[in-house]
Amino acid sequence: MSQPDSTTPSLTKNQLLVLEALRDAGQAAGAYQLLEVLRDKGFKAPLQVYRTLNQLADRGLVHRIESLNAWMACCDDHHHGTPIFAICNDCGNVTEYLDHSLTETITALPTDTGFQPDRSIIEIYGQCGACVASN
Amino acid sequence: MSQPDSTTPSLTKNQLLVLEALRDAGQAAGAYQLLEVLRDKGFKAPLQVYRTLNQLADRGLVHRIESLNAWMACCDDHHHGTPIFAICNDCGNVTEYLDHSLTETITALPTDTGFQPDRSIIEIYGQCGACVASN
DNA sequence: GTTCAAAATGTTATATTATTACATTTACTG
DNA sequence: CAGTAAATGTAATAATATAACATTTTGAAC
Repeated sequence: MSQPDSTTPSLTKNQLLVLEALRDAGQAAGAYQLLEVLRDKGFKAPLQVYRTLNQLADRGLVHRIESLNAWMACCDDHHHGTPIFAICNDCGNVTEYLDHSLTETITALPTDTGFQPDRSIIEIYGQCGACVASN
Repeated sequence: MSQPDSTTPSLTKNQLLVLEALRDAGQAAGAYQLLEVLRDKGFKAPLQVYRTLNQLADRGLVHRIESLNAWMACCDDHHHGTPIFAICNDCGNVTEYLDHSLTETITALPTDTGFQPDRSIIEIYGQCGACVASN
């Protein structure tokens, strides 16, 4: 089987399984949560999930949400730039945003001291539109 | 003993101990790391540290750094606004910034969907000035 | 296609971080 | 000083993540 394109080698079996499980979840999911789902597919240990999630994250296909200890499938197929997450306090729904210029502004902040930024984490908590409406 | 001012009740013994330990650390520190230091002062269990850190964080005297699972004493005595952390990949040094207008811009991002933000997490990784210089 | 190296995988054990549950004490309010 | 809320003590355990090591698969070079 050939590669999808010249820059992106195809995904391995485990990578496909984890990515599919995460997409099926439709939301942020924890590693152990994914492990439970993937036991049917032969997964047996946490490390199998963690390893694969890290591989997928390196490719930009999934993101780790630091404040939730959870992972989410990328909103499109692999973008560049820092994802920004809006997380609902009530229903837990997570929405991914991209805003290149905003990210630049943020990473510029510490450069006065010679700091050279390479990645950043932006997570916003609040109440999502649906939960605001239903309260 | 009376209160320091009308809005801020004085800190309890445990709160003072934890805050002092964290300030002495001079950097971000994990809860178990603080527990080790505080054993001399009579602390015996993780929960004593976690509880106290959360109390201090509620008052804005310490901040939790989500991506490090660590805590840091606030850069001044209790400010309003979202702290922004610059974290060095090499030496682990963490610097706190405040930028009210930037925070406003960030939290405005998801409001198009009716999302009502209440707090946000901004953590920037990179190489600090000192580590850039010494490499 | 054989060889080699890198990447991915399997598996066990263990480390690290955080919370539940419940009893007790201290501090504040009326 | 009685009542209540907050803080504390302590033990047990839950939840998250990684180390270590053996094996297999993959892809590139010859």
